[in-house]
Amino acid sequence: MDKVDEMPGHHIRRLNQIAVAVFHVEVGGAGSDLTPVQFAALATLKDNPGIDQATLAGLIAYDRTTIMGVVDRLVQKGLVNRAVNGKDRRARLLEVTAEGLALLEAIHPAVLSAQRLMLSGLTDAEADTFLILLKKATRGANDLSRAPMKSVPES
Amino acid sequence: MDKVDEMPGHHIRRLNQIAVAVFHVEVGGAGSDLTPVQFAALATLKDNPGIDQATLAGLIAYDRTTIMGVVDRLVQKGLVNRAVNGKDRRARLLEVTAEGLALLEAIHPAVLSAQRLMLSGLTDAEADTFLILLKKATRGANDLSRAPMKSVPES
DNA sequence: GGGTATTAGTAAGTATGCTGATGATCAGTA
DNA sequence: TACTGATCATCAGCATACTTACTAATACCC
Repeated sequence: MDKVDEMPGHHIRRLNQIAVAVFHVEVGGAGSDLTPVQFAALATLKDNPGIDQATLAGLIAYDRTTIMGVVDRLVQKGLVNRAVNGKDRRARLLEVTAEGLALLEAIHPAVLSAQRLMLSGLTDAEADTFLILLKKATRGANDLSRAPMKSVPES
Repeated sequence: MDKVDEMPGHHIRRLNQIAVAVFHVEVGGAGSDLTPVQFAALATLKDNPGIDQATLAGLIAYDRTTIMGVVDRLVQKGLVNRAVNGKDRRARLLEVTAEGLALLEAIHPAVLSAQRLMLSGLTDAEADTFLILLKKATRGANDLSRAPMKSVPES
């Protein structure tokens, strides 16, 4: 494993690079400049309306400081509303706007097509196996990153 | 595949995030602040002395503009020498310094340990399968990224 | 030989992601 | 109630990565 070409880390970075590029091409072709990160935040917010930034960060395993800029841009694009929580004035509650929902709908086919394209080097069966191992690896090493995945706290 | 949690792209990003974090912990523990990208560039340069920045970028599939900052920092740390090519005055030829070689030697165990740790959620057999599929996927989708992998041109 | 296309390096601008620090707020406790 | 600790958002700073655009130098082609 002395060569960089034999190291898992190198190919993981490479595939992520490809995934991001494919996402931009597909979603860009659908007329949107939404980034993969912005999409993940928006889609997760749609399924979990009214959570705060820290909870959102935990759900998709982003660093708390990273999510700030992402949400900033989503708010600026009019896709997300951000309001101070009356019950806990530290927190900001997030909600997808009507435009945000419409955009998610509009780019949905492009997002799915990107997921297929980024693994186009594999057969369907291989892609299935790959995804299973990928999810197991991330679950197993979850606590090794600064921003581990966290569920929504039941309140 | 409607949920973000079912999308390959999301988990690829996640695993890359974990891989980078693990690399920093392991290599940092060995007393170095070398980043994964800087390591890949340095190690590739060691195996291909005297190439220019564009060739280096092609070998590890970096964007031409990204490699610039990386090489800048390696030069600043005294790990790499950069000199104008007499035969082609556009190009800058790169070479690992003695300190660079010593550093690569010193952090070698930490780098290997990081590669194992980032896949610690998988069994050895699963990790083997995963790496095979990973390499096949990146090879198959190579041309879909802006910075595809390129071999050293024979001169 | 001269015009054109290509290539290497660089710069500016934007978007992740991280570390470390700070201020405001809340929760629990003595 | 006052103190302590934890939590949320934010900021500054650094390192990837990308796009677009520019300059300098080379290669190609008529």
